[in-house]
Amino acid sequence: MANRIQQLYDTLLAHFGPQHWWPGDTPFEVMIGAVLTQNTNWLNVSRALDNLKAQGLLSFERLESLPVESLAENIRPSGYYNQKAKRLKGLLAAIRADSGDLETFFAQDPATLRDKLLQVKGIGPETADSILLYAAEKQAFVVDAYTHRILCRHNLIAEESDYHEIQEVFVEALPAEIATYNEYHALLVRLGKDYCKKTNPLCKTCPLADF
DNA sequence: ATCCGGTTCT
DNA sequence: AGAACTGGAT
Repeated sequence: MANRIQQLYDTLLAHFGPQHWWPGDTPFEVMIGAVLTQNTNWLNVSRALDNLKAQGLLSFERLESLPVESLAENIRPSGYYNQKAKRLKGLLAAIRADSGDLETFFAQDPATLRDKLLQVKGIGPETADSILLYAAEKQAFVVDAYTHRILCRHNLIAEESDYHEIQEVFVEALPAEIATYNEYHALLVRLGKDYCKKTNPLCKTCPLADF
């Protein structure tokens, strides 16, 4: 199993090259993007982030003081904008109450940080791990729908495997390196959206055709 | 029409 | 398990 997981990584990396994740200038931007990208394609998240940037609103203080209605309007392209605006507000409030600032919040040990993130309404395991890995640069393997689908289709996991089980597969197989976790998830997303699609997957030309 | 780098509520 | 949240691209 571990060998297959490593082989999968090597094959993807050889084919696609490094993905340079996460796109974003600051940990704060990455964290906001992690919430906005829930069930939404990245292009639309970029539009939402660009709206905020264009008005200089993409900072902890500015978003905190921005009325939730204005925030919703700015992030409209990312979908679920009312819900996400509330959740972002809740996340900022939780961080402010817990630590005062983002750097202090992120300085906590990963397990504590994950628990605290999961207590915020709107942050589930995938978003928590995304924030942990890509914003706080902690060692957290991110599992998403692509990960599940790709591993299922290659008979590496059962269809009904849950988030934690799938995560364990990677944790057990891979070296404990943030850089590897970062690259691997990014590569799985790349494969998932370009080849291993939900409908009409491109199996004929898939980089994993031999795998 | 269907799909996105989900999560919460019933 | 199913519904709700939701806009934009393909």
